[in-house]
Amino acid sequence: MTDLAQDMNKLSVNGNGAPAGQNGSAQGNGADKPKKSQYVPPHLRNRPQGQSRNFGGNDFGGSGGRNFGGSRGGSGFGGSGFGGGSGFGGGRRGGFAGRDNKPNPRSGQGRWADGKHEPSPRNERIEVDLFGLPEEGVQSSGINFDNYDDIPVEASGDDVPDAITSFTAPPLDELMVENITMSRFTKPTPVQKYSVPIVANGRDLMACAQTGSGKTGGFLFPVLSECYKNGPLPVPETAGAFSFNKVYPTVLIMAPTRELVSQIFDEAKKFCYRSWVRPAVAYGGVDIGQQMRTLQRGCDLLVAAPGRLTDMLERGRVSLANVKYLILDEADRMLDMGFEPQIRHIVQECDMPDVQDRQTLMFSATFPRNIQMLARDFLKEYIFLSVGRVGSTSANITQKVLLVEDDEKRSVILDLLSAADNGLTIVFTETKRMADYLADFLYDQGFPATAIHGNRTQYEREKALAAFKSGTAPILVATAVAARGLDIPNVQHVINYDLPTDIDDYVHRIGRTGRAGNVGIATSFFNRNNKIIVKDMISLLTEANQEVPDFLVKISRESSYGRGGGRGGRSGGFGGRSGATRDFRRQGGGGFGGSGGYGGSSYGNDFSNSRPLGYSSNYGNQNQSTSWW
DNA sequence: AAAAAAT
Repeated sequence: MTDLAQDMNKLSVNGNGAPAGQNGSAQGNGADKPKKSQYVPPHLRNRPQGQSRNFGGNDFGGSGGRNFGGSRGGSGFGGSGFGGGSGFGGGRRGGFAGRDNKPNPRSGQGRWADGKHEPSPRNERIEVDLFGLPEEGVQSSGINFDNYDDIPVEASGDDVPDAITSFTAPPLDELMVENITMSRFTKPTPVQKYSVPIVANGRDLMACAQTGSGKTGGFLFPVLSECYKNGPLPVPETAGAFSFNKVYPTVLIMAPTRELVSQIFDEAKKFCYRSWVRPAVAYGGVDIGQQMRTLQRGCDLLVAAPGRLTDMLERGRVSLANVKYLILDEADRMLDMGFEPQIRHIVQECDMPDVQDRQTLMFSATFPRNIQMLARDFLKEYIFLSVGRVGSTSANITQKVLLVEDDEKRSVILDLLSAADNGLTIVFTETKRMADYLADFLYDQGFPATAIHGNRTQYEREKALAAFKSGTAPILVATAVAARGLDIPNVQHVINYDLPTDIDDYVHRIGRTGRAGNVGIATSFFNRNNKIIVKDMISLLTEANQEVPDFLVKISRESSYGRGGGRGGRSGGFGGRSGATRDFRRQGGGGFGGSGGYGGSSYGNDFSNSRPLGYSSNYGNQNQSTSWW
């Protein structure tokens, strides 16, 4: 509230004080709302003529001679927030593409004009920025493709389209294939093999897949590809004359953490290269005014954290009326974090097109009941895709578990760090306080460590991550904020200084290493305080062909949580350990999987194989997370 | 119990 007021205040003050010459565009607009007519977009204020990006005062005036509201529906949209009625090409965003009415090679931004896609020419400097130097030849994604052929995939639903086996046009758009090639992705991962034809056929998708399975490409490739073929929607007529500071993304991607959002945005930038699609990002912790101004320079694909997006929707700066593709990444995590009301609000109560009038893709590591409900409400006749786990079963992570009492942890970690060669190491703690403490402690002991957790400012978080990635601080002490989704190549060692209480978190954490075909080590400090996951640890280590230390077995026998048979009932699934990842729709009334291991009871609904069901006592082995707190 | 996310 106050922030909004401040922002408005700032705008009007600056607007009044702006030099008249930069103001022309808005004048013609101001008949009924004089205050707004004096508004000058902040990025045009005090900008000397001819300064960077050839966006001097004249450009905007040129495009703005016409009214903003009227001509949008027609030819005007032109891949931008404003029409091309003035012959300005891409309008405001296209403004960067130059005044000669052609995509400017310097911007790397193409446009959509006269119903056709006009990719910009290539630009070597931008390509180095986006894709790295060709000779580096490094997989930016950290995916080892050869490992992927072994990963089981299961697709179900009506009329599942045939999987693709290579990146070709068609079904992909040619520009997309070029961008994929430049990113040095050579062949599709299992998720991508299915997601490409699924999206191309206009279908919805529910995918159970982890980060590291190539799922970011799994939605970016086909969705952007379709955008390149079909172009933008015209801004709705109902938009109103003063919505010129509103953006109308075609693609909306939501993810749970700021870092993940930012990471997806970085990927999106690569694959939007040369196209009409302008990627944009929205997340908290940074100045919202600045972020909204950036949005206005182009926002066809918006990657957003739910909180900041809600904020912008409330301020009327983002409209979802043109969303053709909605993507929810790490949906289970978002729900765990309590985002469900916000997500439902965004999807169901704002101006987003109805389920039938958009395509929706949901990605989730697990498929518990709340996600099933979300899928039921957000998706239409979807294809269900279950992709086996990459990290845990992958032989390239060596998992070690040490018996370390709490007061020995500091000394043991010093030993570990001294012994290891100096690859990147992530150390996980359970609390933010411990993360800070440990980072300081290690630093004092001569180990260049930094910390990342939710109490640090966004700036500090980004700096810490950058210092870690660059090797300036090769030890990163992290809380759960970094456990999932973050894609950091070349992490050699993950240390669970504190083990998590949830085995899924463990799997995610160790999945930070062993990527890109490298071997990784995961070392975990275990003591009796971690009894809670001892059984899951044992089955996971066994399944991954890792050594199971005797003390684990011993301690597991000590504990009796009434969890008799372990988790055997989970047998059938892909990545089954971590909760259901099966298409529950295929099963008859009694649910599925239940026959195998849950003691033969029947369940009265279709959601029996999901996790947070609130089972009472006798199903405790399935739902440990609710029983003892 | 902790963490994350809008402020």
